[in-house]
Order: sequence, then structure tokens, then C-alpha cells
Amino acid sequence: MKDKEVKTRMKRGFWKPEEDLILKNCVETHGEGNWATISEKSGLMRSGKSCRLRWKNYLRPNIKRGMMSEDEKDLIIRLHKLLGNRWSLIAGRLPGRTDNEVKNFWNTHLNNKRSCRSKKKHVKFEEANNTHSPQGKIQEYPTVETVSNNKEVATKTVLDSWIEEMQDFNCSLPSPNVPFLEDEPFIPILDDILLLEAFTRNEIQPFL
DNA sequence: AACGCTATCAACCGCTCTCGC
DNA sequence: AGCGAGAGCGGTTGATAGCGT
Repeated sequence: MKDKEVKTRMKRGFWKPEEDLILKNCVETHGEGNWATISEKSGLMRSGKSCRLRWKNYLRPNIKRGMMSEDEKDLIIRLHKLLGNRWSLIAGRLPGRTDNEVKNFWNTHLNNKRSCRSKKKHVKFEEANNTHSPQGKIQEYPTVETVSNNKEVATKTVLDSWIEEMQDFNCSLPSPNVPFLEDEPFIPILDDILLLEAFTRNEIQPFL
């Protein structure tokens, strides 16, 4: 069957509570990851993608809803500076938060381009945010472009700067006030895996 | 009360990545 | 090595709630 035909037959839009229940039962039966099977067996007429998204963002156990704490906001800002728009990586460091939630939060509360549209409303938030550093400003990282035209030198300088900042960050980060999750522990230390994930991406790898 | 505007966030789309053959 | 299918990711859209006039 052609993709288009399948698409038109699929149900779209907001999920009903009874659909959530069916999906939850289906994931418990068939396991997380087999989204094509779940889509088919559930009889929900939802695509595997849609099922996956709903599960990941709302039905998964240990999902944390509600306002971001100041610690979480600070962590998002710092991680975004380090990693850019890698929402899944950032969300991976925030127990119970999803990439979609982090992305939405960034776009509506923290992204300067968008938030300037609603400056009035967010002035208080920005003021509150600025209290996190002594200067009232988030520290700027140098970029490869701003440091030097020599990419090898520039990359080393940028990495050193990051590492220095992260060491300081790890020491200054307060203990989390959220419960630890067995499969997703809060790790204040930006471990080797995270740094490896960031550094092995295309934009950095060619220079190393 | 009615209308228009804005902010928020759930969900979709299209692309990339990964894995099995 | 190359291909296809499925999973995952990030960008974007659209519905709607809330607020101001």
C-alpha cells in the first residue's frame, strides 16, 4: 500500500484518555520500541510515529509535568550553550523531562528571537534568571569562528574553555530536589559520554 | 459581552540515523 | 557495500486558553 493511502487512513490530532489507555496496555504487552507492531495491534489507527511520540512525551512512567524549576532552567541554558539544539541530549540530563518539553520551553521562554515578541511578559523571568551569575549574565563561550582562523588552535581553545566551564559548573551545581530514577539518574557531572556525544558530531569531528 | 491578539504546547512533518539483510 | 525499513530527532504548525481593549 502506498504511503499516502496509509497516511489518509491514519487518525490524527489530540489523543483521548481511552486511546492513551489502549496504547499503554499495548506498550506493556509488546514492549517499547516495536512501534509498527503497536500501531497495528492496538487498532487505534494511529501511526507508529504518533504512538511513539505520545508514549515518550506523556505516557512513559516517571514523566514530570509542570513548571520548570530554577535549577532546571539554569541547566537548560547551560546545556544549550554547550550542545545547541540537541533537545534529546539536553532532556537526557533532566530527569522526567522530554525533548519536546525542553524544546517548547526553550522556544517560548528562553529563545531571545521569539521571547522578544513577548518581552513584557518575560521581563520578570529574565531578571530572575540573571541572578544566577555574579555579573547577572550567563557566561559566553567562545566559538571556533571567534577564537582564531586556525581551526586546530581554535578548536583546542574552545574545548579548553568548555571543559573549564564544565568543571566549574559541576562544582557549583546544587543537589537536585527531584527524586532519582533508577534508569535515568541525575548526573550533575557532564560525563565522558555526553562530551563524546557532543564532540563526535560532524561540526567538530573533522577538526580533531 | 465580544472581539482580536498573543502565548503556550501537543502533535505532525520531513529529514537523518541505525540496523538487518 | 548497498539498500530498505523502522526509529529517532529537530523544526514547525495549529488549536486553544487567556488576556487586554
